[in-house]
Amino acid sequence: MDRQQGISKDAPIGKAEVAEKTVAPTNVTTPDLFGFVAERSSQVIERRYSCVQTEAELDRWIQKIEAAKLTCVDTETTGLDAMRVDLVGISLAVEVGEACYIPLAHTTNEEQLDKSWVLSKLKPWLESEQHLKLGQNLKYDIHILNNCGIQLRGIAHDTLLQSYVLESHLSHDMDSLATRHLGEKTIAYEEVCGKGAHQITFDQVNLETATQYAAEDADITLRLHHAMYPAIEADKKLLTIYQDIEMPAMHALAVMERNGILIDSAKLSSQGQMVGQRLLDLEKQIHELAGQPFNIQSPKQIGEILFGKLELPIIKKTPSGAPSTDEEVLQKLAENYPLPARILDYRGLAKLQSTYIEKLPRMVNPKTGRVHTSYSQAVAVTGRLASSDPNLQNIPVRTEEGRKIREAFVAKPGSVMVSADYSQIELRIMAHIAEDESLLKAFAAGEDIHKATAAEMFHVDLNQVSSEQRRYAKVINFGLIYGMSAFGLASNLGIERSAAQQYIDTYFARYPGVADYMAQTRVQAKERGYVETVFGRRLWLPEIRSNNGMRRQGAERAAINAPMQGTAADLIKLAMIAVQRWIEQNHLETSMLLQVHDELVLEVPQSELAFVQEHLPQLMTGVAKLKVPLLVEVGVGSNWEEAH
DNA sequence: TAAGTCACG
DNA sequence: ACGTACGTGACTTAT
Repeated sequence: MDRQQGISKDAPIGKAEVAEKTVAPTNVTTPDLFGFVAERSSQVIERRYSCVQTEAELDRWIQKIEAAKLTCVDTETTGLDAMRVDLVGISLAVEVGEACYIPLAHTTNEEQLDKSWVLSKLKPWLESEQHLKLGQNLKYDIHILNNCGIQLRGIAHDTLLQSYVLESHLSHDMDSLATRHLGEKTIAYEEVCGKGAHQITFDQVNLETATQYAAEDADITLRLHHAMYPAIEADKKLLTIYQDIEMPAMHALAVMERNGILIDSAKLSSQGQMVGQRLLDLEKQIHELAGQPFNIQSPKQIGEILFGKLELPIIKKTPSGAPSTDEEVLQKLAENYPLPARILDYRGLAKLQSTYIEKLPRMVNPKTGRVHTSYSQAVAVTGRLASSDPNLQNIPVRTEEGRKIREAFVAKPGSVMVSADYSQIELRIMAHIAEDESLLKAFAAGEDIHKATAAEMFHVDLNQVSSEQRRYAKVINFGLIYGMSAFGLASNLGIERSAAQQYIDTYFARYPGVADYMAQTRVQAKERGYVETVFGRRLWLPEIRSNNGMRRQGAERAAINAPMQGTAADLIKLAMIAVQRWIEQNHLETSMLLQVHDELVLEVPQSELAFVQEHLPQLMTGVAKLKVPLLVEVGVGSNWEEAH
C-alpha cells in the first residue's frame, strides 16, 4: 500500500503470474540520467521473498535487521488515509533480492502471528535511532506506526524524496521509479486488489499474493536507493537539499499532519444556513433574468443563455474554443447587463458552500475531533508543498465572505492561534539573486516595496506616490516573479500591450540588475536545461529547447519563476524544521499546524504565548543570511482570521 | 475522465 | 499568426 503519494495508476491488468516471481533480465542498455547506474545488473536478480508466520522466522528477521546497516521498511494498510487506516502487515528488506512480509491483520483465515505481540517485538528496533531505516514515502509509514503507538526513528533515507530532489518534474511512484531506474516492472496494486467498485482491501489478499507484492515493495525500494542515492551523494548541493531540507522536513510535516486543526463546525453550519438561503434567492433572480430555468453551475448552459439566447458579446474563448464564462468575462459583461453580475455572486457563494462550508465539517477525524490535511512533499516541481484532503492552503481570505470561513479555524480552549508570515519573500529573493542595487537598498531601508517601485518608475518622491501608481507597481512586481510578458501585464492592468511593454522597459531601465538576472536565467536555463534555487535545489525544464514556441516560452517563464518560488519553499521548509526542533527541545505544548507557502500557523497555549512571540520571528528569519533582510510578521488571535 | 472554474500563495 | 503571466487542489458538469 502506498507506493507513492496517491493511487497507483496505469496498472496493466491481467498479468496472472503474481506469485511466480523470477523476472526476466531487463533492459540494461538504457542510459541513466546520472550515469551512476548505467551499469545495471545484467543477470536476473534472484528474489527470495518469505512470509513470516512463525516465531522462529520472526526472530531470524529481527536478527537480520538488528545487524543491518540499513533496512527498508514498508507498511501495508487497509487504505490511503494515513490518520485513519489500520496496519495490515509490514515488509522488510536488508539485502537486494531478499525481503520478507509479516502479515498481521489479514482476514483470509491463514496462519499469522499475533499483531500486538509482533509489534511489541519490533517496537524497540523501530524506535531505535541507531538502526537506520529506508522507505518510499516514509511519512505515510510514520503515521501508520504512530496509529499503533510506535514512534518510527532512525529514518535515514526516502526514495520518494530522493527522486524528487533529483528530478522533481517526473513522477515518483514506485512503479515509475522501478521502470526508470531499474528497468523493472513491478506488481501493480490493482493486480492484487482489483480496481473500482470491486476493489478489495489489502487485508483480504491471500498471504502468498500479499507476500509477493509487499516484499517486492521493500526489495525494489532498496534497489532504488542504490540507484538514486549515489547521484545525490555526489552532488554537494543536492545532498544539502536532500539531507538538510527534505529529509528533516518530513518529520515536521508528519507532526503537523498529526496535530490537525480545530474547526468550529457550529459556526460553519450557521454560515451554511445563511449562504444556502442567499443561493436560493439568487437562483430565483437569475432564472427570472434569464427568462427560463437552467443550471447555473454549468458553464455550458450559462454560455447558451448569455451568448445564445441573450446575444451578449463573446469576450474570450476557452482553450477548447467554447465561449468563456469565467470571472473576468462576467465582470466585463456585468458593466452593461444585470445577469452576469448575479451569476458571479452565485458562483462565489456556491464555491464557498460546497468546497469549504459543507466539506470541512465532514473532514473532521472522529478520533481526534480535528481536521488533518495531507501534505505532499514531492508534487510541486518548484519545491513547494501541496496540501490536500482537505486542501488547507487555499482557505479563502480575499473576500469578506471568504474570511468568515477562516474564522472557523479556531484554537483549542486555553490556546491562541499564531500566524507568522514572511513579508514579500519572493521579491526579497529576487533582490538577493539579482543583486540589484536599488532593490536591495529599498529592502534594507525597510521601505514599502511597491511604493518604492512606483517612485522609481514614475520618477516621484516616495511620499508622492499615488495609490494608483502603487497599484501598478504592485502588479508589475508580481509580473516579474511570474516571468511577465507584455501580454500578461497588459491583460492584468487592463491596458494596451504597447503600454505594458513601456512599463516593462521602464522597470528594467530602473532595475538593471533585475534585467540582467532575467536575461541570464534564460540563457542558463537553455544551456543547462535546469535552473537552481539559492540552496541548490535543481529544477529541470524539459521544454526549454522545445521547437514549439509556446511551450518554450512557457518554460522560460517557469525558469524565471522557479528560483524565486523554489528558494522561498526552501526557506520556509528550513523554518519549519527549526521551529519544530525548537518546540521539541523546549518541551513546549505549542504545536505547528499549517504551512501556507510563506506562512506558518501555530496553536499556542496562553502560557507559552510570550515565549513563542519572542522567538518565532528569529527562528524563521535566522534560517539564512541573504543580501536582504528577511522580515516575519506575527499575528495572534482566537482564530486564524484574527491571527492573520 | 476532461474541461471549466476558482480558492490560495 | 498565435496565444501567454508562476505554482497548486477541489468542485461541478458533461462525455
